[in-house]
Parts: sequence; structure tokens; C-alpha cells
Amino acid sequence: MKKRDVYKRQAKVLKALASESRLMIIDRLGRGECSAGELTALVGSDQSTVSKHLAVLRAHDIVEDRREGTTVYYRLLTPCVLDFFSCAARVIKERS
Amino acid sequence: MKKRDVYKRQAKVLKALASESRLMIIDRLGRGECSAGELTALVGSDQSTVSKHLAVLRAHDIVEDRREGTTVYYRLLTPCVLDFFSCAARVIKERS
DNA sequence: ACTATATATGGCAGTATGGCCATGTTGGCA
DNA sequence: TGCCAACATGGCCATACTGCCATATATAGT
Repeated sequence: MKKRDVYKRQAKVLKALASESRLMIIDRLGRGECSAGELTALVGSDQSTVSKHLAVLRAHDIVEDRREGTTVYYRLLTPCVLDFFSCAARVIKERS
Repeated sequence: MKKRDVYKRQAKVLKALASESRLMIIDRLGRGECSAGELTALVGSDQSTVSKHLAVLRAHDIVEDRREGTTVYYRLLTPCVLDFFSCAARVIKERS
């Protein structure tokens, strides 16, 4: 693959994560599966807003969902996204 | 600091990186200092566009600049941002 | 002071993003 | 079938981003 395309794909992943709300969701899912409802309460935005954030994460194969009755449970599909937290923490620490 | 603020700061860092052009710049700077002109040629966008990307990276203390005559040289101020590349690569690999 | 080179900035247009409200869909249960 | 609960989706608005062009700034050389 061309190097340019690699940058493009990496930028897409970063964009999918670059949101305060989505980081909250990912951090929570890093501690285990969780329903959309709980995530909505956690983030504190409108239910539709959180659902859209979840759609973004799904579209990027960062999370996957599982329906059980009327409840939809989400979990991390690529747990290594959690590594970004330590990276970001290092950056924030290093520059301050 | 409140957890919420941590997410906000991390999201800002990720946003600063979440751009194909800025990833190209960072990757290049990871291999050593480089002038704004060279970076412009590398990215291939208008000179003003690249200059603005550099301003974003400066504003987030990801790069710093050094003037020598009329030429401005950039270098990574927080080299650990390079870790994001391996993180992103892992994510892309893990989900495919 | 004048000119050329290297970079930065202001302004604009098109597009994307994030939030909300309203509505649609799906599943469980009477 | 009817209804409620849990999510998802469409539409809309305000704001932010990205690219370009034009212009401003800074430094060197004449």
C-alpha cells in the first residue's frame, strides 16, 4: 500500500477517537461490555447523540454490538485502541 | 484534575494529529528536523495550507520552530507522538 | 531603500462535525 | 394486535475544519 494511503487510514482512526464523548465511551468499554443506555447516562448527552457516536465507532470497527432483547450491548472490538490513552497521557505530560 | 477534563485534553491532542497532512509532517519530523519549505513540498498542498498545519502543531506544543535566516526549521517537541503511529497500525491490523 | 526569498496570516467557500428534536424500528409482553 | 421500552436514524442548526488566493511579515543581499 502507498504510504499516503497509510496516513489516510491512520487519520481516519484518529478522527474516530478524537472526541471527548467517544473517548469516554471507549474508556468505559475498556473495563467491560456495557449497554447503550448506560453509555448514554455516562456521557450525559442526548440518547440520539450517543447513538451516533456509537455508530461512528461501529463504522470504524472499534466496537461491536450484541442485541439481547431490546437492549444493545457494546464491547471493544479492537482493544488496542486503549493504548492511545497512555500515548496521549505521555504527550500531555511530556509537553507540560 | 477531573476525569472529564482529561478526556477533553486527550481529545485535543488526537484532533491535532487526526489529519492526513499533519501525520505526514509528524512522520517526517520523526526522522529529524526539517524546513517548512521541504515539508510543503512533501505534503503537496499550498504553502499557506501547510503553514497553517504547522501552526496547529505548534499551538499544541507538538512541534517547535527555529529560524535561521529566512528559513524556519521545525522539529518534534514531544517525540512520543510517534507512538501513535504504532498504535494506529495495530488498530488497523487488528480489525482487518 | 529596493528586491527577492521564505514563511505567516486574513478571508473566503465548501464540507464535516456535534448537538438537539422528532420520528422510525425492533423486541417483549399483555 | 396494541403498547411500551431501548435504540437508531433523518433533519436541522451552529460551529469548526481544510483548502485556496491574496496579502503581510521577516531576513538577506545589492
